[in-house]
Amino acid sequence: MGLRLPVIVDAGGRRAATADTPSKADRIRGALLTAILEHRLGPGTKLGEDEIGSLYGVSRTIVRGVLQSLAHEGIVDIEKNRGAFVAHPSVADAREVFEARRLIEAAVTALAVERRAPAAIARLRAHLEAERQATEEGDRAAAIRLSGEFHIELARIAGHRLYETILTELVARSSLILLIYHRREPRCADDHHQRLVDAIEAGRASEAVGLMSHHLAEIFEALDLDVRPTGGHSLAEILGP
Amino acid sequence: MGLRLPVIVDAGGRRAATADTPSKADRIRGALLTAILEHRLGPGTKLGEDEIGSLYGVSRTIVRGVLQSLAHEGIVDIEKNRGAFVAHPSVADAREVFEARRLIEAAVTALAVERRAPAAIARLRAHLEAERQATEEGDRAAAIRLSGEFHIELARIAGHRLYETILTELVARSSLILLIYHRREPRCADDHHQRLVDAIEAGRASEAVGLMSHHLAEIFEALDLDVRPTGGHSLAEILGP
DNA sequence: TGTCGCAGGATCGTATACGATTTGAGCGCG
DNA sequence: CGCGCTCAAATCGTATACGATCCTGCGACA
Repeated sequence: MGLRLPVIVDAGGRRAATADTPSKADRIRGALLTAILEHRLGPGTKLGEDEIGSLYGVSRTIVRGVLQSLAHEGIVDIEKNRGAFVAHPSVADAREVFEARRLIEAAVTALAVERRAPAAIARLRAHLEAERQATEEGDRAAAIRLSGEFHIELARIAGHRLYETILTELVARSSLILLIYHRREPRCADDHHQRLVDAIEAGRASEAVGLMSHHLAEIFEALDLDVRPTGGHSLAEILGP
Repeated sequence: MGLRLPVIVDAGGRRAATADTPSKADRIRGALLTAILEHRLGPGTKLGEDEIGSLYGVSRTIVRGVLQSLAHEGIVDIEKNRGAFVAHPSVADAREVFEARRLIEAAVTALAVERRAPAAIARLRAHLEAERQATEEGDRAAAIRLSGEFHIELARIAGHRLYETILTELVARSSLILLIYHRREPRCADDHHQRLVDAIEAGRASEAVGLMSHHLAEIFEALDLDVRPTGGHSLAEILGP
């Protein structure tokens, strides 16, 4: 069972402190990340070191580093002496992630209103357009990914590096959660983003914060958090610890 | 210039998912972490892979993993082809960390009030006693470390794994910040903790949240965030990017 | 005398090698 | 026929090796 990973990848390295050449590790990391977030690799999928290494023409050393990094973000689970697997967030994880997002993104939204600038608004509107297009084309995975990037862009506008870092992780986990526990499309999600940008642009802080909170709540409510057979992976995880 | 690291260390592995034997990496990780947080290793100190490796009798492979992990938490900075250094949080970092803590710990406090139980309160009071003792003995580093652990214990009581994880990182960074930007002791910090526990035990939620917020604000206010010569390390960092 | 260039050493990045652990299949026995 | 045991293949954990990069100190030249 080959992993079917993309060879052409987008650069996923957001931590380019010195703006160096995007290292090989960053490329592989980005490839794995998007592959997972676009659901080409389902939860529980084994991520063998040798397999990935030979796929990208690097040694296990590099792959191990990438997997450890992804594990730290909660996208991958590493079991000692067994290997790495695509994470399968539990229902409790889902609750916690969305609770944290509501808390942090409310603060981010308020900051974004304060620091809004025409250029920032323009970037948001461009994002909106990309999202609309993905939705129109029925590309669900891309829509989820773009929607996530919208939230990160907001954090960037807020000018809060720490929130941005935390949210980057939470959004990635959210994407995984959305793809696993998907029940129905949250209605008018793009409309939410739209109205949010409008409120931010107009400087209506409390309205914007309320919209964000409501937006996240609605996404969470649209999840199906009941019993999950989620066919075919780690039994121990299903039976609980 | 030897690193002067402790050989006897406390187990720092909080992520014992399978409760396995605390691996060698965890031991080294814990040793480095406490050494940094107790200021035996100052900001900017070079953490050579070979040096640490030979100190603990492991190969660079292990050390690299540990350093990468610490880097992900913002305790260590890794510069490509140059090595790892104890992080030197900027003033902006300090602001962001404490802003995030105020936000998250307010939520944690509210949760802790909800889920309080006699056993939990007892653990908090035991912590209080340990803190008082460290303060009495004038062991500043230990006092800071214990004070941080108090906050993490609170997150544990709140029963929110994600908040606990995030706070563990933020508290570690806070400790480093406190040790760097220390100006004066925040007055009655232990008294703050004391009153906080009282409010939690009595179930006075809004008072507890207010105390926590005030507590963190006061710690932050006690920092000296002016110009920093911080003698003797990376000039590039001082001159900014 | 001060600055520039150039080895030499130290340190990091990556690949590879080898022992340890897990897993799954085959086989014998109840 | 099912259950447990043994052993081999696969995979991971760790150490080591080698090439690449960076820092340092010394000497030549303006």
